Amino acid sequence: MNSTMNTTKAEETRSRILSAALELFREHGFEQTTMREVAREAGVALGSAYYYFESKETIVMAFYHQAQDAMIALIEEALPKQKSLKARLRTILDVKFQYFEPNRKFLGALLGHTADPRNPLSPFSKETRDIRDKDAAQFAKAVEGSGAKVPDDLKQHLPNLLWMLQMGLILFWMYDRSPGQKRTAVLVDKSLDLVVSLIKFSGLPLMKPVRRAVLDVVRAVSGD
Amino acid sequence: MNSTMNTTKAEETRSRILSAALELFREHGFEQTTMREVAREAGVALGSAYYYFESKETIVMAFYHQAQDAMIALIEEALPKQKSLKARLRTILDVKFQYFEPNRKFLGALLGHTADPRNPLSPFSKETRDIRDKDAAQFAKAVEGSGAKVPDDLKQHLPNLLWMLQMGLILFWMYDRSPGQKRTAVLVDKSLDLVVSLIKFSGLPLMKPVRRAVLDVVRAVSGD
DNA sequence: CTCTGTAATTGAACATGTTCAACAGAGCAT
DNA sequence: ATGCTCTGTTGAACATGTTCAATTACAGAG
Repeated sequence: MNSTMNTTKAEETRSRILSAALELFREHGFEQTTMREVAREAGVALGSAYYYFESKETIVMAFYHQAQDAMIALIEEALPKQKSLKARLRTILDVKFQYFEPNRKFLGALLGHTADPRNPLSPFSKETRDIRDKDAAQFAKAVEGSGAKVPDDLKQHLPNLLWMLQMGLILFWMYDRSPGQKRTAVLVDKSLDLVVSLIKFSGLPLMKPVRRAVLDVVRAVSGD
Repeated sequence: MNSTMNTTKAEETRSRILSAALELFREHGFEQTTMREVAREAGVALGSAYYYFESKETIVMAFYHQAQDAMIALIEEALPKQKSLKARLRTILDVKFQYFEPNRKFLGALLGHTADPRNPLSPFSKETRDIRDKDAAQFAKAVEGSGAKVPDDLKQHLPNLLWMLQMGLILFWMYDRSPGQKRTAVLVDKSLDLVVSLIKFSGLPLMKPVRRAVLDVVRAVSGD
């Protein structure tokens, strides 16, 4: 055990497989990349890849965890610089889009299964619950630190609603073929305007019945 | 060519393969069913299944077309009996849930790929555009025939918005594990209340800025 | 140093969606 | 009848995610 070597041989092998896989995923996409290629590129036998990663999807999962840690750090650094709710929310989204940009091609593999909560890669699966919760917490923080006045009953659900909006926007971005994903940029801007507008109006007394109807739906979705 | 036989031999073979596949899909689900089983059950060789259907997914597509024709007929029959917007919308949803009920198990295959518009089975793919448009038309009809007063600018987008809501509800129903899908029933009810409520309030002069913000988002999504 | 058990590693084997070259049969022209 | 073409049919072969029994490497016990 060399004291300068803080990674065991096994960890080094695992990391080599992960790197090879992510590089191939980025280059050729998830579906196009075969586990045999990954193994070959990593300089190991096919079986070794499966010794370290339960499945091809598990590798994507490892990337996702890695990515979230990195993005949370970036967000925590950038968030305090912004004061308004809109700017703070945009900060979070900007970090994500920027981080995901080089991975667009293979991130589709993750997002393609979005709708099936049984698929481990789905943002709604139990396997991704941890990621989901940490993500929503970022939005809670973004709202906290802004001057926005949010009605109490709404406040409880707002982070999850914003997380949902984020998923929609990322999905849109993913398949946005316009140059530089210009359409996504427009949509993000309009969406944030809408969010701010809705929050502002949600406090109006006249809006009571609508607020109630919205919250009824939210509660029905999240299970009473 | 016997005149009493309005199906050629080929059509009969194709139909036998489709029936066998759908039965197996219903019984064991989409993923669990192998093309070899389908071929065996239909009494043909593996290759024949691929002669008639480009892929396993194509078979699901055939089912979807069949299903839509049947459901449109059911809706056209039931719709005139209802007057209020809520009741008319619920009629459409009820028909769908009832029709899909025996197919819950394998419909997941369709819905699991919902989010990927490149997947032919996605409700957002170009392959399903026809189905999507016909579906939205049903919602347009449901709104038309009700007494609901819809602002002009909103009216244009309402069918698509309702179609979207429907997709969300079907998705929820799909993975709703509560007995008798009770949670979905509650969600449908609350959602329809919300829709009616939103339409009512959308006409208020005070709501002008919100309406504008919503429509901006809708336009950004559908591409200006 | 030798032995022994655990961790790593290997590649053959398997399951299954898909492809394809070959073959069969039916209708039709010569 | 013979040959030709088009449709339909076949099953072997292929690609690839995954499994697994066998093998090797190695760290620690004696």
